[in-house]
Amino acid sequence: MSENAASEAPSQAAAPAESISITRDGETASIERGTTGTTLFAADKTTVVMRVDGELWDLSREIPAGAAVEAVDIASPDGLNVLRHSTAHVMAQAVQQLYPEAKLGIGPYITDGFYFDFDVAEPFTPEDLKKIEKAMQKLINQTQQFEREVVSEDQAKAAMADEPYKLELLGVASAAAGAGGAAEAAEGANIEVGGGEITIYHNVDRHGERIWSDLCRGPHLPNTKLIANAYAVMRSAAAYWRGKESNPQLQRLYGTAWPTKDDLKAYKERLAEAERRDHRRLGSELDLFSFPDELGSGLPLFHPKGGIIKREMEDYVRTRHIEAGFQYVGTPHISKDGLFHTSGHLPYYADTMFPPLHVDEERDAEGNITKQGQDYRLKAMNCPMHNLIYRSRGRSYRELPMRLFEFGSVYRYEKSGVIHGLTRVRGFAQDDSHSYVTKEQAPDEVRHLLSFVLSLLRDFGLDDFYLELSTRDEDSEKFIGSAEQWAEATKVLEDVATETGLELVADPGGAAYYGPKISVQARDAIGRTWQMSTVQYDFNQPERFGLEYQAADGTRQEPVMIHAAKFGSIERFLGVLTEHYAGAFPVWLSPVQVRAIPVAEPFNDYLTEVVAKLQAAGVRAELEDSSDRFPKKIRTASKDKIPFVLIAGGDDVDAGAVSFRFRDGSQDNQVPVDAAVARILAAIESKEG
RNA sequence: GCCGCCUUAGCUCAGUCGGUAGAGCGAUUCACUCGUAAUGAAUAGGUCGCCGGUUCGAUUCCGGCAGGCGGCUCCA
Repeated sequence: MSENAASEAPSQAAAPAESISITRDGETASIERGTTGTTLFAADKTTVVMRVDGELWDLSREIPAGAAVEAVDIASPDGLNVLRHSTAHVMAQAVQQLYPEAKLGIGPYITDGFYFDFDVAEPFTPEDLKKIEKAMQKLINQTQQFEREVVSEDQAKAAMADEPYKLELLGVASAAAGAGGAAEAAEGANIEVGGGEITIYHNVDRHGERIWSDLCRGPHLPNTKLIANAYAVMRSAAAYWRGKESNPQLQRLYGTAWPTKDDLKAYKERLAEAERRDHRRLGSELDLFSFPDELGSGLPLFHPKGGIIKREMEDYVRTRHIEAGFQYVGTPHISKDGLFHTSGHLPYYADTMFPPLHVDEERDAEGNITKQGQDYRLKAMNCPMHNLIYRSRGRSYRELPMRLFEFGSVYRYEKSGVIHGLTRVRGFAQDDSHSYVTKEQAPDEVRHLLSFVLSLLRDFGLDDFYLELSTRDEDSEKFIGSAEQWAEATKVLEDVATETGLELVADPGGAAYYGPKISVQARDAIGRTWQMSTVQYDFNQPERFGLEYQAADGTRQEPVMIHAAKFGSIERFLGVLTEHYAGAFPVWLSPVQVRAIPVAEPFNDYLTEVVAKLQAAGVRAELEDSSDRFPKKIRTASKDKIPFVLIAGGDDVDAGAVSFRFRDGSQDNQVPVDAAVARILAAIESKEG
């Protein structure tokens, strides 16, 4: 046997063979002491690591007596993570080979890939990425082994003497361990150092020489051959060291790796599909909206077609709210800034509100102020104004729950680098409501709101959800109110969220300053998740505004307010729907629902009558009477993603009928006109397809 | 806000190693056009994002700004 075999099982001494008992895939088995995973799973070429008593181990490690062992396949979630983590190591090795001065940051796996951070003098160029990818292939072709070494802290520090960031992580890890390992001291640090023992992984070439090493928790693939050539270096970007804005920026390389070339191809196709669905692209292709420079960053303009979709959404949402007991209100876009002090927003969010407009100041000829001006702010949230409506007169317990709702236009001064199409803008309409309730009514109201938002989302074709519960961070000063108040509010939300039976994910520290939050995350047609609705329990603003109601016993009590945004923002939701439907909106939302195409010009008049009939029934129908030839018109309608194309030629006219062509290319010919109209109306009414 | 890249016709993009520009689609016009994804021809359309600098000359090189893209940070 070669020296490689020895390095795979370094502790295998020349002791007499002794049998030990283990559990393999749930069944008891007997193996020789000293057996490694490499031997045990030798038959299965796609096993990359093993799970030993629930932990992932390198195959080269010896299996201890009594252990429960399972093979981890490269295509399983854990297996993919290991593959990607190991590919990250190979990439880092390639980078240091090409740029010896590059210092290593962290290099974890992420969804669908991995990244590795480097401190380099010059940012990577696209050419560099290609070079790195090539260099990786050479390393992979060497079939390098990943060799695990357990080291002491001092050994680790010595080995990483030239890697300042690794040394910092070692320092952080030992500090955290010293402090009882309480909080996660450094984001991503645990993938390098982990809890307990410190390990270094060496990449060993076929001559048994260690050619590259990195501080790493592992585990890793047995060798680089498993990376095959189903990997890619995708892009580079800057990232703050350990995720802190005050830290230096490192250059991050993103990559991906898959078990097979076909998987890599499928992944790239998925990215291409996401690009085709990009609402920014579809928005201009379908003439829905635009973002002219002259307007300002993050301020969308809705064109007539986008306007139709937006209005349909708003009309429907407004109707549903009124049916669900909400009262539609209206509030202005700006306010004296004192209001946002009262609400408590300004101290927290001044940075993300537009700067004040100073108005009403008067000066005399010498420039002395003769009348003090006032500061106004564009509103970034609607709740303070709804509070003023509540407070406009005395309220009785009989009025509660009082539900105020509006499409409130809000403006947020988002940092320039975060603005993104319709999903992150500076001006948008929130479908925002505030329910004022007694404390006792709060659980029912949250229940009401949650089922309401879920049913609304389903009406728009989203039906795959999970919930997130955002709570306060006890160590942060940001959250106001007593621990008891937070606990009570959080419990209400948590109980109701649990009742829905939906998956509930914790988001500690993610709450607003005034109270905890449930958010609804929706998965779209290609599996991406979007944060949509939020329901927030607020015991702070009622107090700050001095809100009260007179209870049955005559006493004055403070209500609780519950904030609820259904889509978050109409603009954003329109963006999400555009991507979800890839621009092929359901008929009820489609800007053009029917396009009538004559087989040739003589049938224009016949179709004009059909179109008039549809329009009279409220259908958005149009006649395609341009001078294009028939097949071109079909093609154009198809590219415009029109749900119903109605075609008429001689056969149809003779039968008093029209022929349908649907978005999927299928047809239904010679349908009598009245039946066709009824069919279209039914499709619109159903809100499907 | 930070880092990198980008900005040429309505859209997608060529191009000029510094001598003021081109294609396809779209638009317009004319002709053609009777059955399910591209009929043909012609025409119009650009201070090459904006402001400065270097230069005899800048769309091209340099700087600043604006906008966009990919990330990071942030996201009431």
